[in-house]
Amino acid sequence: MAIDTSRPAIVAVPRLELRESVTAALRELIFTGAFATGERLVETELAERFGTSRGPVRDAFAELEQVGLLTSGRGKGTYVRELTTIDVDELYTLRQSLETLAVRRAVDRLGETVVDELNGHVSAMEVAFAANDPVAAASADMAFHRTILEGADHGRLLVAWERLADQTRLLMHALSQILPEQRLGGLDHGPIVSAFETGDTVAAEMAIADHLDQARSIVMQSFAARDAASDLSD
Amino acid sequence: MAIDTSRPAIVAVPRLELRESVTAALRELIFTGAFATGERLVETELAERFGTSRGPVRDAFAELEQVGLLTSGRGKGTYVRELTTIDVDELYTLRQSLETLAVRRAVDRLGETVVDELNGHVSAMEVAFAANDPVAAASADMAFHRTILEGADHGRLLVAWERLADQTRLLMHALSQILPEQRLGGLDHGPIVSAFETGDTVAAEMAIADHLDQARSIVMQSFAARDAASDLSD
DNA sequence: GAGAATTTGTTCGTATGTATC
DNA sequence: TGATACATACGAACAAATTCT
Repeated sequence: MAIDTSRPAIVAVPRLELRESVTAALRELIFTGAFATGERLVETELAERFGTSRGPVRDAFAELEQVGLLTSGRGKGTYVRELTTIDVDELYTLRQSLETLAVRRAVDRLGETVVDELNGHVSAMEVAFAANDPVAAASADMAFHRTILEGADHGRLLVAWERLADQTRLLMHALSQILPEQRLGGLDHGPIVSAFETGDTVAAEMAIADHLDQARSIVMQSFAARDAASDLSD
Repeated sequence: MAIDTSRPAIVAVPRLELRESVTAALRELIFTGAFATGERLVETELAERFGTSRGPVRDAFAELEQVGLLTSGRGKGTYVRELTTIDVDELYTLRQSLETLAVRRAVDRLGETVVDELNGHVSAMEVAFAANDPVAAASADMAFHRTILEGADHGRLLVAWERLADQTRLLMHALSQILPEQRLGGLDHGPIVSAFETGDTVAAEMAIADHLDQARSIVMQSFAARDAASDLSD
């Protein structure tokens, strides 16, 4: 047992690679709106800001571009993605497809503890909406859906969904600036939870599909209104 | 003697980033089985092989890991992914979900020219199977499905599918070594094309779902048999 | 449209951590 | 286990390309 007990704490913590912590930091900055949509991100700037070289920043750019949070052209820089009504339609129709599959697989597998967890996220969502905290509301909302996705026990499904979840977070922030009154708060997660409680697979599939259709409709309307307004101002 | 993938139009296209051409070359080498599944890939080796520095190779590793063709651990190197029966199940169930959505959107949009294109891919597939050319058969098969996906006019759906398509190519190569007689040749694409011809959306959805279910069943059986055999030999 | 400034793409050196004998 | 070999993550400088003046 005479092994280097001088600094056990450091060894205990799993070493986080710089590229990952930079990626996580950037992701969070995007979600919280520290960067405006369409804003250009410069490697050297962020490298200095994070106290690293350009390498890890470059890696983070590449990953976040894959995820769909950033866009870049040939040597033309990297920008925070701007979402259009087409993007909104794609996001929600694809999420509908993925989450329907997730529900189908998850209903049988999940027990009461998960229903409690789902209810917890719903409560957190209501609190956040009441407090007019869109970031917290979005977090709770995504946590609700993530719980279902993780219950599906399907690695590739989860990975595919996580990319859309990240883009949804970006979307939510854009939306919070368009739609202050949070009409999304009116969306009901109840039927989904109920179907999970009774173990009714078909009802659960229909509930999640319906839920995402309503969300799509609301968000599409908001974006269409924004685009119409910006067209006028141009 | 292990060199020379530098056959393609060498300097003909100057406007391709090194990272992209390295990624494409690596992808092709994996599909054609130049690397065995589970084989370790070393940055310095491939950099020398491609005549570049380690940077672009590193970038290519990162992208192909995202795609699911490579795996890597923390400082443990990068390896060609090994597929299990669980991976096969995930691949085909998720493809079923995505391609069903694609069909739903594509049927209305696509005209006669696309039906001709689909028939062309089916013919190419039959020729390849008759010639016992699994690589060409896999190419034609994926081209068939890609045609449908592109017809869906849904960028994110296409991107998500392409990742699975790449992994399916990897799977096909592994399968060609397990199952020489190509039982997959028995799979029929006819009902899918027919439904497209008549414009029957529901029939098309059922046809593609059924098709992928059959493929999944065949491939799962093959992998289960392989695993059982390797368990005995251990 | 030419040239300067800035930013990205690429290369290579070095240190840290892993695997192996 | 201890020491060695080695691959990778990071840093820094060079080169090419784009944008702005």
